[in-house]
Amino acid sequence: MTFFFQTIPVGITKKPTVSTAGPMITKLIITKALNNKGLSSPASVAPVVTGRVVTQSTPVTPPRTITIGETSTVPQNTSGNSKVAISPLKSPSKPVQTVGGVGTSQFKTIIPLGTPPNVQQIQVPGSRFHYVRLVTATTGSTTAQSGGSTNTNPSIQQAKPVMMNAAVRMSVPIVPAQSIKQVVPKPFTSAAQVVTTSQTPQRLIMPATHLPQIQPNLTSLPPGTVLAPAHGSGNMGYAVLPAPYVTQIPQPAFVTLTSSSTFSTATPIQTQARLSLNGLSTSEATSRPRKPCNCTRSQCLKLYCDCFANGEFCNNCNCVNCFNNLDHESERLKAIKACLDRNPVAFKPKIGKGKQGESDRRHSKGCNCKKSGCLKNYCECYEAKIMCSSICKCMGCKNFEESPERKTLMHLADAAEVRVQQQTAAKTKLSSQISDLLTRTTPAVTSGGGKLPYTFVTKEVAEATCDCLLEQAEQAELTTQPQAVAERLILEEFGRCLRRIISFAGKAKTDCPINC
DNA sequence: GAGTTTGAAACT
DNA sequence: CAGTTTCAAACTC
Repeated sequence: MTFFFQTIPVGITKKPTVSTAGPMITKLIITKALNNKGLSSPASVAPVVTGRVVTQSTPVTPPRTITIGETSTVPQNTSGNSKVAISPLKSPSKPVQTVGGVGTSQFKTIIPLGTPPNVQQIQVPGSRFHYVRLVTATTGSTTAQSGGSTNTNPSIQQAKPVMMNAAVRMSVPIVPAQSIKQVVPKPFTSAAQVVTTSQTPQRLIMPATHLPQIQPNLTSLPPGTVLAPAHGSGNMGYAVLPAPYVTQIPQPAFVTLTSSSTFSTATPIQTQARLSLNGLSTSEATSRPRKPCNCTRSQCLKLYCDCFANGEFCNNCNCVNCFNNLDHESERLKAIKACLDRNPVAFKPKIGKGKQGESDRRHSKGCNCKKSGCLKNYCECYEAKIMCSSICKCMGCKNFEESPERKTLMHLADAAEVRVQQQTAAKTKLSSQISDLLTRTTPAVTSGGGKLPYTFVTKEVAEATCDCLLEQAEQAELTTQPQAVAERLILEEFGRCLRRIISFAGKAKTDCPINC
């Protein structure tokens, strides 16, 4: 199994030497039982790039750094101390890794590792994606191996599980290219600094090197694309994480991997990344950052499907007969190819940077709305919270800077947002006050006989309740409700407050079964 | 929740 | 490339 991770510092960094307008993307490829099926076409060995490997004692503690140099040593067994080393990139003993379907020198092996987990960087000139490959433990269930692989890379094929055991997790921090460059550039010497901890979790910070050339086929490669899988290679393809998700990852963020294909993550974004990695969620309870799709007829293999269009595998969706998963890899590949045939930039983000003098963000194609006035979410511009631009072909557009309708909508949206925040704050405050009383007034409660709820109506609770009522009154005023309606809303809110107080009082009674 | 509207994607 | 159909999300009731 090969996984790609990527980091995309969209909007964070501009690289003047990059010929493509897109941001730098770093991807991590994790490969089980590496063979050459996915890497069949010729390519050149890339020049050495520096890297950094980080270990950590827990997934959430700040990373400790291992500096990888060209002559780093590679411990054969890291299970005890979690040492990680990356072998010299120019190592003559390392065979060239290539990627099928791409021309010579389009993919370059940067960091072939002699011992597991093999970590390799693959540069895709011109691509915004920056690939790093991790070769995980060979398993007996790997179809590529059992099927008599034609692997010509014995040194990598011999990879043994070291980090990817059940107790070991490897987290890959996803860091903006620029951030990495700030850390990495110092010259790496032969004295690779290896920092170990008593625990095994390890993290890799992948160097994000500049990709100066353009390779059109790969720049249009959709996130989630499986790169050049060989026939019958089973799960040996490359799953590429969708860029949009990684861009949302707060820094630093980590994608945690385990050999058992169970992934523990710390953020919803990471959850999505994890799901995209193997398509096999082990935690249904985890939240997903994107709405689940509801496709019924497209098999989630057309751009109608948001998941597919965003380069993601469907997971926890409500779709019917979904083919957008690793179980239907070949169909998915065909669908991706079909989409790219129709539109080579079909998987590129629709919202990009506009021309000079225009808004920073604009729809790459422009919308084509006719009836919505571009003020409903039907409109892709409006949905993206950007104004329509000169390339839009919409009719009756009201989604422009000076549009009064747009201003009204925005004002209402802002007001609604403020109201929600205020209400939330008021309710939180009320709950907090009541909860506080639960602990402070227990003796009084226990001695108060049947007057329990009244014990809770302290000055603080009364003030919090008034806050709620005032908020309700303001809301009614903002929405220009008639007085009768406003009164009713306020009374209803008062009722809700009372119920909460009584509820907490009842809870206190329950929690205090001896005297209450 | 069912039905309608909408506009992008797909198709011809 | 334009017109039509399909599709799924947004929206309304």
